[in-house]
Amino acid sequence: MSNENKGLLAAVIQRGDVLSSECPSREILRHVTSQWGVLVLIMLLNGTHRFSQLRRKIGGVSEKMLTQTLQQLEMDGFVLRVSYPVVPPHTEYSLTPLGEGISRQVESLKDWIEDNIGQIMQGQTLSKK
Amino acid sequence: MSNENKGLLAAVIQRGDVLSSECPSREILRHVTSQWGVLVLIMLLNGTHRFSQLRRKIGGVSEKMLTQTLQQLEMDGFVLRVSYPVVPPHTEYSLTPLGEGISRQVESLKDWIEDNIGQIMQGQTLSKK
DNA sequence: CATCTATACTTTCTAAAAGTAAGTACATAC
DNA sequence: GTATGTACTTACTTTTAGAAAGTATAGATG
Repeated sequence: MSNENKGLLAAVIQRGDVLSSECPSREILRHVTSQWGVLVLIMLLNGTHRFSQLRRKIGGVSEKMLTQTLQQLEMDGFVLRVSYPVVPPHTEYSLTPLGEGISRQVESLKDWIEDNIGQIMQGQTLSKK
Repeated sequence: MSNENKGLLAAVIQRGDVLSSECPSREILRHVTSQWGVLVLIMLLNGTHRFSQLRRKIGGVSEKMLTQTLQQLEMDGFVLRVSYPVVPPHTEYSLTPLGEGISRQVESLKDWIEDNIGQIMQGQTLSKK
């Protein structure tokens, strides 16, 4: 789809349907539920962060993946990036109003898992083959 | 970690922390937010489904990925699999009580996206390089 | 004065995961 | 007897993720 048509489509679509592989909502869902996307959104609910702060707080994320995830979320309009042209570089990331909305949904999923992790682990099949 | 220790750990853990890469809740989060895991959980909220029903309703999923996703969710204790030994094969998938709980969280994230997809698309950066 | 650290990335290379297509073992319908 | 439907598995290819090193520059440390 061309970008012009994408813009027109945005104004016309009333509601998404993630079960349809062509619906743009499917792609958004994939971005926000991506391994690192979820954690970035949750972290940014605690306020503005610099790149290296996010990297330190999100255990196990590589610089490449953090960059890629932030760029994706910025393009989707969920994250705001403000860069100060100084040396050493200084860049700040925060949530847009839309980003705050979606992050609250992600947070409540996260909270449910953290609250129930004990019960979940007791029900897990303890085998890997 | 051995499976014995995993069992012991499950009884002891009070609350998870997804920001820690060693916490088991991180793995659970990855499973339920996986590309097809999200959609399977949402579909099963509408009731028991057979394998091929899920495959037809979830646009774009391959048989291999659906199998893999269902096995994962079954091992995590979110999905119940009942297989009837007939020809042609007949297998039914449904949510466990725990699976219903997590699926409701996932559903509310999905609903938020579907409700706001118009606004999201208007805010998206229309460029890919 | 040379080395080290810190910043926010990008690039290259390898490993893991996902996607595609075909195979399996029947039974029923045409 | 050919095609279709069921619930998978297996082999192969492509895409994505991860690990490690490179970049440019300033300030601190020895």
